Amino acid sequence: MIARASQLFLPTLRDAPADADAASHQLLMRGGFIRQMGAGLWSFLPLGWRVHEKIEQIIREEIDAIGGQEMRCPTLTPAELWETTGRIDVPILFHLSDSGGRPFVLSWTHEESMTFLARELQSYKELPQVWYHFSTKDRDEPRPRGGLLRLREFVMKDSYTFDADMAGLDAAFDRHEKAYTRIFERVGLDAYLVEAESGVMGGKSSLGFLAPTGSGENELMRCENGDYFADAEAARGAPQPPELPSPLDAPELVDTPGVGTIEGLAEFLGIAESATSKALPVVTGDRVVLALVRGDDRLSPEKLETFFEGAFRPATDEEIRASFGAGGGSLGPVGVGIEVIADEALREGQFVAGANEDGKHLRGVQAGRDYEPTFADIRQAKDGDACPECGGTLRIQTAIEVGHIFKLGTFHSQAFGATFLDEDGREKPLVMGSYGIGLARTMAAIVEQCHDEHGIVWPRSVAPYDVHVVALPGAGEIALQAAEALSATGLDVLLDDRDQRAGEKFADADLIGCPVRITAGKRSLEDGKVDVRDRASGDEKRLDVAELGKEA
RNA sequence: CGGGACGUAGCUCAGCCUGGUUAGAGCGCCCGCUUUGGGAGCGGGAGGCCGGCAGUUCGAAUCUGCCCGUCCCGACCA
Repeated sequence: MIARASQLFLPTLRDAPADADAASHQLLMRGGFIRQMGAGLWSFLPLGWRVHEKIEQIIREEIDAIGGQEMRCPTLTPAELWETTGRIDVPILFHLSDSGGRPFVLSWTHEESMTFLARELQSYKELPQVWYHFSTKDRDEPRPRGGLLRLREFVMKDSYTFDADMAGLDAAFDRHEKAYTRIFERVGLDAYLVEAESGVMGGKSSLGFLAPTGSGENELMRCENGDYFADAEAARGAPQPPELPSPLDAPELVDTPGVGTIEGLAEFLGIAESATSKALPVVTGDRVVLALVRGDDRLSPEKLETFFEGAFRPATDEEIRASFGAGGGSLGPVGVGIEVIADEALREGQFVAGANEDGKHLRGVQAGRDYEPTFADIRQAKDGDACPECGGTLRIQTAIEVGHIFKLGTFHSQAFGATFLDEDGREKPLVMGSYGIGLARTMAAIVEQCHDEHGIVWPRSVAPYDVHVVALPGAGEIALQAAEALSATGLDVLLDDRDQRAGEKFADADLIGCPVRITAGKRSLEDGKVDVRDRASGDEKRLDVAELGKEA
């Protein structure tokens, strides 16, 4: 197939729009792949859609390979569907109504639709089932951003598995994990499987695939030795050892007038921040609890939520006064009548803590001797922490979450009464999993990872065209011959037959990023050949048109 | 939803502080000439509800208020 640039809608830009920040946003705009319609709403232009479809086809092949059955559910759904699971109240839902005033919802995911259909499964003999579709998701995101990084409307491949028991779910989950790994390999993406938070999806277990990039909303924690990967929010890193002063036999009260921060406290006492402890009073349910982390650490809200198995909020000033008899800057664990959750980093050693008396702190406070906490890992892992696997150094990197897989269990099937009769004749709820990949996001992640100062460097598997043939003045005929020879071998060819100068055509070719560029011009014409250049390496060689077929 | 910034030609921006006839530049676009292997040159031309509404004023792109939109940073997620 040959596409002529002179007739393509391919509006390349010399400058990136001023509000484009992420590399993928800039390059996809400049290369004429996408255009914006509104916040988080983007059109895919012909080249952009070709890439999107190539990604889609790779996903399709891999999900088919694990037994997936492609189907299609609507995006527009009756509101009752969401009342069944109670997810009608999810804030990112777009609500609308038809002309008769009946309430509808734009689907932001399809557990409800798929489970609704799964009510037709009746017997264990029909299990397992793997259903998937590519469908439009609409989400009233509080903050779309970064071009394709976070959209309000996007196409997702989402699959749903239905099994008779947990063992079946485990197997389905495992197959998806492997399929996803192959998908990201095939599209040329460097992505890592990490433990993730399941968020509003609920469910028992969830893993995310993080692709390290220059721009993104997630952070990948990885060991320099390559044996540990995690979402930074959930990462288990061992902190650097604290710098502690000599221990005391008993806590010692010190005046710390006007000191309200850890930084100020460490400076006032002439000690390291790691020798202090930070007390964070929170409220979960109806009880006030004191969370305690080392002074140089930050509390991980996600980990604390996991510990509580529920949400929490910071205590108000009134609640703090009532529970501690002191203000926010001088709180500590000694002698308080409430539960103390201390981070593991505080298990050994003595730390400075608030004295629960305004303007006073205690030196030499030791867990187990001066207070009895419940220990838990509630600190945020930091760059430079020690790897929990090998003790190596952990590094944090910006990343994009391109895929997410969940073990849902029976939450949705119970809500919908989606049950089956098992071998033992008993009615049981289907055991479900769900698995999603955002196509546009994957595309953005690829660009983030595959570009240089001149433009995009598409992996072969997803490039809009396999070869970009540049016809320079006087060489139109040989360029066309080259394009036809390549096309005959089954390659997709972009033929730049526009009436433009060489420099502009080369700049566009670099920007668009097809893997191979072929130039026909006066220079090559002298010996009846064309120049073949590799986009990634820049290597160039002169070949006869007749040789092109073989090279391909 | 909290914080910050921005909105003038297709794109990048100037003008606004200190209000004053016809609102500018570069790039892009159209026509002509010249040029032709890394975004050329010359000449001519088209293109603007200065985000919207209201107010102040003899007079508003410029000052004030409200609204809308977009981007960035935080609480959320493929």
